[in-house]
Amino acid sequence: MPTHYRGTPDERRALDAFIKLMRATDCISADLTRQVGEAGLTLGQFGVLESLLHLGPMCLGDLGAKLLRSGSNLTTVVGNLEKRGLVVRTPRATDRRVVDVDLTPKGRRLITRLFPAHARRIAGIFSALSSTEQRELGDLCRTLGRSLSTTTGDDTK
Amino acid sequence: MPTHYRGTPDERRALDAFIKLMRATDCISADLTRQVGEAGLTLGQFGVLESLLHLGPMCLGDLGAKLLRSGSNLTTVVGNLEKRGLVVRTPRATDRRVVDVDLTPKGRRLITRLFPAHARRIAGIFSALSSTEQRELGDLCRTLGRSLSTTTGDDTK
DNA sequence: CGCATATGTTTCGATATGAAAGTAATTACT
DNA sequence: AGTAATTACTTTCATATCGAAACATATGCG
Repeated sequence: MPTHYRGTPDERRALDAFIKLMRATDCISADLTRQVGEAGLTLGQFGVLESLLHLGPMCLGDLGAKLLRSGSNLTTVVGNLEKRGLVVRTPRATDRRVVDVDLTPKGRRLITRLFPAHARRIAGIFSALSSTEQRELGDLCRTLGRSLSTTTGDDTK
Repeated sequence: MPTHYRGTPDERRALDAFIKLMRATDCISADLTRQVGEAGLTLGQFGVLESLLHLGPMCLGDLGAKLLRSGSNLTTVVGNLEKRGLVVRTPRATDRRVVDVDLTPKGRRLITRLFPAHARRIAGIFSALSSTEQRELGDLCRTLGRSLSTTTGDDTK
């Protein structure tokens, strides 16, 4: 029973959808957190490594925009990855305010090894939906997200 | 451009839906975090107060099951709410391991005042979708979540 | 050049989160 | 009854997360 709130029908419907959305996301996050946790990574760390693998070296600001995380957060996460020798920070020569982050060979090996299982896992989770339903879900979420994306720096095609 | 990964079509489709789902959720969470933040609450704190308002006093374990949060988390969140005089802990007489949590009058006033705006906000966000689409989204998310819910203690009617 | 402003990162403080270990109370088993 | 197993919560520890403020570097403009 998603909600006990007596509001307008619009509110009740939206709250119902909202709660289901959040629950699904929580469940999926928990599942993936568990999976990447087996490799000693958090989801945030995994996200950084994956971005670097698929998009190439990036400064902290760009990573934050890509992952929708604050700069201070990225400092922490990248710091922890750096401590473990999975990424390196390199001050940019042409603008010394900027710090570029790149995978080390060790980091590249790790994320290259882990990502396929991650993709399979997500495919497995979403196999509860037909391919049409998956696309519908994506479309609905895109519409929802777009109605909110403010300063996201949404360079989506 | 959601993903640059070259996997099977199944994987690519699932990853695409996954990223959109996560982005939408992140955007909504950020928006609601901002809103409840104006009242000096985090989303987690708000969730606890809301559960207590709509479902009545509850022990920490039940709160955790309801909110899908770990016990250690609830200890922290309830502790912070208690410090601010919004909830009270009461060891249960019949089983002294259990600690019941309830709203104080102050906490009840606060959440009663805040919740309507919260509901309106969510309705506003979801108004980007038609009522049919909202129900579709809810259904798709429910299906997704159910395929994962493991130990959730899903007592949904 | 020199200062004001803009930009990128880090630091700091607070809260959140989960795992694992610890404590206390209850229940189960012999 | 007495010990073992279980249950409920708390504590500890590491990481994550954000926002605000501090810092450093760049850039613009007089």
